[in-house]
Amino acid sequence: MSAVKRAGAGPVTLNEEQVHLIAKALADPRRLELLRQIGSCTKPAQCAEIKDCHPVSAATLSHHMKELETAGLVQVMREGKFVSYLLRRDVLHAYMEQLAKL
Amino acid sequence: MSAVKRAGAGPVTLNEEQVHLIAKALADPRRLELLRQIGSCTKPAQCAEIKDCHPVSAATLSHHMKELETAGLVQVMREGKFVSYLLRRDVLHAYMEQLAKL
DNA sequence: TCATCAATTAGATGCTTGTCGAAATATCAA
DNA sequence: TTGATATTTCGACAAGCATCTAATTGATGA
Repeated sequence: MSAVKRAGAGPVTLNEEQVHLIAKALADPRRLELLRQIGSCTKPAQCAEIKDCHPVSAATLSHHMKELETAGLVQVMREGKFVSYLLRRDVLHAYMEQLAKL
Repeated sequence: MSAVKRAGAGPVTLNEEQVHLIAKALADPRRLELLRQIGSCTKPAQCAEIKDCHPVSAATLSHHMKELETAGLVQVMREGKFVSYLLRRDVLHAYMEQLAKL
């Protein structure tokens, strides 16, 4: 599950731990690429589709997606045996606001 | 030295490597704290002064400051045996713009 | 010059993490 | 039910990193 409350439930506020999780998630180049790909779709990005674009094993991809989900940066949508992801721009913007406070 | 061109030389543009260095620099809680402290001063923050606020050895502090400098997030000012730091908000904002593109 | 103080570097240690293959789980279709 | 496919979990390994102490460099003042 995500460290941030669900989407569509008002303005997002991040505590220290969430800020840390997000910063860590963004610090890996592969995950940043994954976020870019997910963010480039208006539709949810399908897992298998994502997998085809990145030279990593399914296990590694699953690990990264879990990190992104835990950080709250993606919303996970499960349909049967398929999984899709949606970028949570509200969380991303909440993180940017934290940086802007510096 | 910094991975980003010097301050005051026009708008900052970040390449992939710089984005990665900044993200990594922000991913450590101690460094985020350091940035907060440095950013809270309008005057350059003195190294010894910073050191008094954080329970780490001088060696560890030096290591972190080097990471921040390499990422381009702080400008280093040396005067004799003393060192001071200044937050580079232009670089920070350039990073936020990268995130906003997602 | 010499002693002192600020900061950096070197080297070591333990923890975290990105990665994989293999095994497990879950869903769907025949 | 059986087999195939999608995703996750497990266990292991190597690389990276935060931290320390000790040694070093560099500047200042007596």
